[in-house]
This record gives sequence, C-alpha cells and structure tokens, in this order.
Amino acid sequence: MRKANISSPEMAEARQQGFFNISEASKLSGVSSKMIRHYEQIGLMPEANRTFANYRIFNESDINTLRFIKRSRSLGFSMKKIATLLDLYHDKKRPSAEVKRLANEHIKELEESIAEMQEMHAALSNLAKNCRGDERPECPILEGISCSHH
Amino acid sequence: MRKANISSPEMAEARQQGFFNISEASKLSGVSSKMIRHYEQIGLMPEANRTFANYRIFNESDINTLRFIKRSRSLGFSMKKIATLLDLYHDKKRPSAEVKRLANEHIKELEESIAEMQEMHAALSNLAKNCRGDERPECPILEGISCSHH
DNA sequence: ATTGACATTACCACTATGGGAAAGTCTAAA
DNA sequence: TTTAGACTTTCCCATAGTGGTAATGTCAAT
Repeated sequence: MRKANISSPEMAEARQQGFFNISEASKLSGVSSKMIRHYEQIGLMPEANRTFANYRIFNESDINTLRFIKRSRSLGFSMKKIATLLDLYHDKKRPSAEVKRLANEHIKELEESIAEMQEMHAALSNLAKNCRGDERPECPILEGISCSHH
Repeated sequence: MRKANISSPEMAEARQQGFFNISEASKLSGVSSKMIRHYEQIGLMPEANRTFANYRIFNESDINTLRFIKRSRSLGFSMKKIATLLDLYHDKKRPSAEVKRLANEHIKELEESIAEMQEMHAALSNLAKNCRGDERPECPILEGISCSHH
C-alpha cells in the first residue's frame, strides 16, 4: 500500500526507544499477533502507532492492555464486557461498584452455564451407566435420546 | 424457481396422507424451521420430500429424527457427534460399545468445560469478594486482572 | 545483493443460530 | 373469484473468537 519514505530500517530505532514489534508484543503478552490485530480492529485496543514502513509498534502500556485482555479472557469475560472493563480500568474516577456489578453479572452467567452443563452431564451419565457397551445393538443411550420420556 | 404444475393446493392432500409442512414439523419437534432447513443442508437430515410447489413435507420418521437431534443438542452433543449418533441409531447392528464410547467422550468434554468454568468462577469470586463495590475507584478486581501475580 | 524470517492486508474457515429480503404459494374470507 | 395475510422457498448477512492462507512488502544478516 504505502512505500516507506525512508529506506533505512527504523524498527531498530523504535526498539531502542522502548517499542516492540507485533511478535515481541505477542510474546510479552501471550496474545497471538493475529488476535492483537483483531483486538485493534474491533476497537478493544487503541490503533497502534506505525513505523514509516507501516509496521505496528507497541509500548509498555500497550503490552499491559494486552495482558489485561488476556487475563479477562481467561476469566471468561466476553469481548464486550472486556471493552467496558478496560474503560473502567482507564477511568481513574470509576466507582468500584460498576466493576463489581460487571463481575457479579459474569459470575452469574458462569453459574448458569455450569449448572446447564451439569444437567447435561447428569442426564447423559444416567443414560450411559445402563449401557453395557458391548458388541450388541441394544443401547439405553440411544433409546433415551430417541424416546419421548424426556 | 419452479412453477407448480398443478394449480390446486396439494398441501392439504399431503396432510391427509400423514405429512407435515415445515412449521408443523417445527412445532412437533421443537426445532425451528430455520434449523430444520439447516440440518438438511449439512446432511444431518435426509433431503425432505417436496410438494409440486416445492414445499418440504415431513413424515413421522422425520419428526423422530428431528426430536433425536433436538435431544442430542440438549445434551450438548456437537453436530458432528450427532451425525454419528444418528448413523448408529439407524444401524440396527451397531455395537452399543460405540455409542457408549461416544457418550463417554462427551461426558469427559463436559467435565473439562465444567472444571474450566469452575476455575474461572473461583478466581473471579475471589477477586470480587474483596471489592467494596462503592463509589470509590479502588478496585481489587481490576488490580487482580491487570497485575501480574496471576 | 540476496535470502529467510517477519509484517501487512484481505480473504476464508469453524459452530450453531437467527434475521432479513425477494419471490412464490396456501388458506380463508369477502 | 379475487384478495389479503400467513406461510414457504432460496440467498445473503450477522453473531463470537480464533485460526489459516495468500500476495505483497520489509527487516536483518550474510
């Protein structure tokens, strides 16, 4: 798209000023390069600065944001909630009540998903425990799934 | 696309022969019309018979298949596993061991998901329990997410 | 100057479900 | 019989989060 308007490498220079390229940022944050770009695209990350050659460069603060996203994901937060969490994180005058409300909402969703999966687990275990699991075709699992006594 | 080659309604006729149109099939099976078409498209359902006007018609056996899919979904099985389950269901010489293996595999996956979500739940609850949730900005939740002591 | 490792964008894929538009069909009432 | 409203068809798009690939350009080191 855009030709570099200086021909000498400038990534080295950026690095000396404390910047990282995308694969360094990836290693430091644990977020894949692919996802870093994606997070920028959906507005979760600010648009990264670029070298003249159009390479993204990241600073410490960007790395922290990526780590924040990474940890939020590992807690199961959706991207939308993470966007809100990041806004709250950057707002030094936030009321902690808002963060807590968001967290509690997510905790509730986790509980609902867990309960749902536990129901599935119980129902299926129940069907499976009576299945002999041999070479014969009789199968309480299939009967349980197909018959209407559900 | 195709013009009906008889002009009188024939859905009524089909109904008298024990067939259902898609919305009847939907009501009887609990699967949305949209998903019935989708299941047919991905090969989970056999291609439905059609009236001359190109409307799908379903018989009792189709309804049973739809219910089978519906119940399998409610147990959390993926479409791929459901396809296999359906094959086994229709194979009257299946070894029940195969069904049981599939079920146990899914049970294991459920257990893994549940464990994962329980970890999220525990970690987040832990962070949330120390958050006062008032108008002040101090927030152990945000600190926990942003700080590296993870 | 060349080469291999990396960056960029622009696509497509997945899972399962739903929404909507445009065109055609059915059913019931006027 | 005509007409209105409900329904059907196909086709495309969207969701959430992640990954893959391909074409093109750049960096780093030989």
